[in-house]
Amino acid sequence: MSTTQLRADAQRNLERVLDAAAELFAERGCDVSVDEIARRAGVGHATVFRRFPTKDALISAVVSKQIRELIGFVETALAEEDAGEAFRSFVWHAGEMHARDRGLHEGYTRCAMRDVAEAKAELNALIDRLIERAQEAGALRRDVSADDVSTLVGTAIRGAYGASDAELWRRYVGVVLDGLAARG
Amino acid sequence: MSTTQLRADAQRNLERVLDAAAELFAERGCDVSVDEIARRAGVGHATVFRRFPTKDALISAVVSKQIRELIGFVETALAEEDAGEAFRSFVWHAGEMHARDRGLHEGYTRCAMRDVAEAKAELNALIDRLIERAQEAGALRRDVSADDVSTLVGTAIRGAYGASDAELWRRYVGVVLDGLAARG
DNA sequence: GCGTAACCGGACTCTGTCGTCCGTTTTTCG
DNA sequence: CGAAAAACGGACGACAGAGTCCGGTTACGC
Repeated sequence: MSTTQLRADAQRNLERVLDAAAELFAERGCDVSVDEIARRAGVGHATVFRRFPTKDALISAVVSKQIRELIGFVETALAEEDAGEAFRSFVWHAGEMHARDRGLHEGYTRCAMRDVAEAKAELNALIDRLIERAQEAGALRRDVSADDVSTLVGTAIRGAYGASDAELWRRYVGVVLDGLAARG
Repeated sequence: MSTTQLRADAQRNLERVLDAAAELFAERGCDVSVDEIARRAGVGHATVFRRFPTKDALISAVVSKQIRELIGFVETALAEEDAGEAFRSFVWHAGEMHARDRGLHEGYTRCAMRDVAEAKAELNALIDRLIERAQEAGALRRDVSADDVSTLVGTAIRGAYGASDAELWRRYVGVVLDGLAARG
C-alpha cells in the first residue's frame, strides 16, 4: 500500500474534502458546485479534482461510504427475530438517514452504474434477504424487490424535503410501509 | 381583448412553442434547454423569450394547462357515488397523466409559488373535497392532505421513470393507494 | 400595392460550472 | 540542512444555458 500512500497534508486535505462534500450534499443535494465544496474544505478546487478526476467520482466516494452505513443497518436488522419487525426497523433507520441527508437518494440514483456498483449490489442482496424473510413471514407483499423498496422510501422522503414540518417524512414513510404490508 | 391580439404568425408560433415545450417536458423533464424547444417548434429561441419573459414562465404556462386537465379529472371523480372509488379513480387518472409526462410533477413542484398558484389552489380545493368525502366514508386515512396525496403519488411515479418495465408505476401507485387506505 | 407596426431569428453577452495547467510551496528523507 | 518529490491553488479554457439586441422580414389595414 505504500505506493498509494499520500503525503500527510494530502491525506488531511482529502479527508476535509470528503467531509465538506458530505455536509454540503446533505444540506443542499448533489448540485452544490465543486468550488463551494473546496471553499468549505479550505482548499482550492484544483485540489479536489486532483483526488477525484470528476465530480461524479467525488459523489460516488461519498455515497459508497453511506451505502456501507446502510449495509450496517441491514445486518443489524437481519439479527432480529421477527422478520416483519426487522424489515420495518431497517426502513425506519434508512429513512432517518435519508431525512438527514438530502443528497443521499439523489446521489444513490445518480451514480447508478458507476463505482458504487459493487457496494450497491451487496446492499441490495442483503435487503433482498430481509425482504424474502418478511415475505415468508407474511408481513410483506410479495411483488416488491429491494429496488422497489429503496425507490418508494427514497422518493417519499424526497417529497417531504421542502416542507415546514420537519417530521413530515415520517408520515410518508408510514404510508408506504402500510402499503407494503401484505394485504389480508 | 383586441389590444392583446397577436398577429396571425405570432399566434401560430406561440402555439407551436407551447406544443413543443409540452412534448419535450413530457419526454425528458423540465431541464431541456430553451434552444431545443425553439428548434423543435421551428423558431429561433428569441421568439420563445418574446412570449415568455423567462423559462419558468414557459414552464408555468405548460403546467397550468395540465392542471386544468387534472381539475377536469377531479370534477369527473366528484360525480361518482362511491367516495372511496372516486378517490382511487382520480389517483389512477392522475397517475396515467404523470406516467405519460415526465415534466408534470417536476414542473408542478418547481413553479410552486408562481403564476400557477391560483390554478393549483383550485385543484387542491377540489382534491380536498374528494379526500374529505373518502375519509368520511372510511375509505381513506384521516392524516393526509391534498398536498400529501399529490406528493406521494407524484414521487412514486417519478421513481419509476427510468425503469425498463413501463408499467412499474402502476405497482408503485398501488402500494401508495394501499397505504392510504384507512386501516381497520 | 404600400407603408407601418409587429414580428423574426442570428449573433451576442453574461453567468455559472467543470476540468486543466503551471509556477510556487510544503513535506519528506537522506 | 538541502534537494527531490509531492502537493497546492490561482489563473485559465471550454462549454452550456438563460436572456438581450438589432437589422432584416412579414403580415395586415388602407
